[in-house]
Amino acid sequence: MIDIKLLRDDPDRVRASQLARGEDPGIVDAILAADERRRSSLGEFESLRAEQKAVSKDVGAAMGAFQRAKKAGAPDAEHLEAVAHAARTKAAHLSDQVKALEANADEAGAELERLLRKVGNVIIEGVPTGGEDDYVVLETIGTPRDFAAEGFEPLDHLALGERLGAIDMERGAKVGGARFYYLTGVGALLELAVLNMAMAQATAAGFTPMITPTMARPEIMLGAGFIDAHADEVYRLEADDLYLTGTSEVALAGYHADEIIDLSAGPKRYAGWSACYRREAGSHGKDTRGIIRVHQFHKVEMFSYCRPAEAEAEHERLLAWEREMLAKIEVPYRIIDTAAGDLGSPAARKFDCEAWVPTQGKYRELTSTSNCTTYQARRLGTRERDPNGSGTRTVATLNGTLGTTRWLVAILENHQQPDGSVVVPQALRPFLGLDVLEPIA
RNA sequence: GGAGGCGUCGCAUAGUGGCCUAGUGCGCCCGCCUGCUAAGCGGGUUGAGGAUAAAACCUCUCGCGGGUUCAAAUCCCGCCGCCUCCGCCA
Repeated sequence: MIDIKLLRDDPDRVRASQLARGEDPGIVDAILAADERRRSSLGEFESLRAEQKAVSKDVGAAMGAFQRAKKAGAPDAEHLEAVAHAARTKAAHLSDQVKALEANADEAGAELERLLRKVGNVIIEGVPTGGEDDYVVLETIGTPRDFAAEGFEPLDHLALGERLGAIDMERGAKVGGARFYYLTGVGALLELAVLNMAMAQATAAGFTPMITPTMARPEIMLGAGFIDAHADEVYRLEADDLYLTGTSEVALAGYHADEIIDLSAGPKRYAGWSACYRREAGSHGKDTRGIIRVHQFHKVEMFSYCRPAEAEAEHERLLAWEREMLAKIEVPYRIIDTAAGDLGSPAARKFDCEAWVPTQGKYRELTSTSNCTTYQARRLGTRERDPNGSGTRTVATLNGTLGTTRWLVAILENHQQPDGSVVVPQALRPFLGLDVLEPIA
């Protein structure tokens, strides 16, 4: 959720952000009007409520005086009872009015909230305008191998995986249906090696390693921003009113929900290891071969809580850690700055690292790092003591990928040899215990 | 799945319908006093929202959400969380 104060103080900035995202800028005025209504109805309710409280207190005092007089057999007991009764009648009358005004104010508040939720995070200056195809390539690292010059046709990751005894899609489908798979033998070991390397790097960089819940309650899911926009993407467990999370970002964002955290020593950084579940509802027919797009995979995710002023610098740091990981698997990749219309609603800016996939002749996403500024934390109630004064203020949250099952695709394809073997990148060898993966059939 | 217990300010506790504006102790912060420290004394110390130039001020907040009542920490209903025991279980 965006900051209503920003919207009041600088509505043009929010309008511009909406336009860049290809969304309705008119909602800004609707929100300002709803805000006005909420504040005036709240004022009406609160002042009458104050009066009601005062009168009600008089009732208490009058009742007390009457009871004492009655006990003592005082002659004015009857009179006191009448006084108490009159006060009670007045309070009862006020009570009805207060209830109506409160309902009014609640409704105005709910309407404001409903409108506010529809607005995506205000984008950071410099984010490209437009949709999915309007990204800007910031940098291209490494050069794709020339397989023609090497004299052989590269196999795709599934063909390689099957020869290596690393991937079994058929049995995956037998058990879980389409987009399920088994990682077997060196495949299973390779995934563990990638994820362990990611955890080791993160831990060395000062992240707290975490293994997180993969189910979350609706309010956490909503707070992290995964219900409004991604509702179709998410598995929901009807019987228990829980969601299967598509990333440990959900659990790491929820970790400090409704807390006041201490950032005086710098950002709090967590590296979450988890299974991830995605319905892939909107992608029928896309990437149906192999493990590029699957319903379940594993991921190591960086998550950072920092001060808002530091968020952009922290975003650069997360990107640098992603680059460090990508360098370790020695594949060509590029970095793109995602266009505004392709950002999730919590993100104010997003950088993806895309690895070269030789058999597709394309770069495919391996990592994604988003700066959510205060958008996620505001919904989740994660604040810090305001260092410049009294009270609290909302913190910024950021996330970024360090390794996933999909990385196997890039590793297998880019490091394959004419005989169907795959050379293991140097940095990965200590985690895998093998220098070369050899075909078994 | 069944039975029971519990949830109050950072922590510990008091409070079972109206002098509760939630008391007390500890911790923490500010000040006083004091060779230093400790003790002592005085004050402050949940969070959210509204109002304001800023305040004073007002509303809400006793796990969460409803309800009863003129009035709810207190009574009723639902939910969440934690604990104990029984049952079941890869």
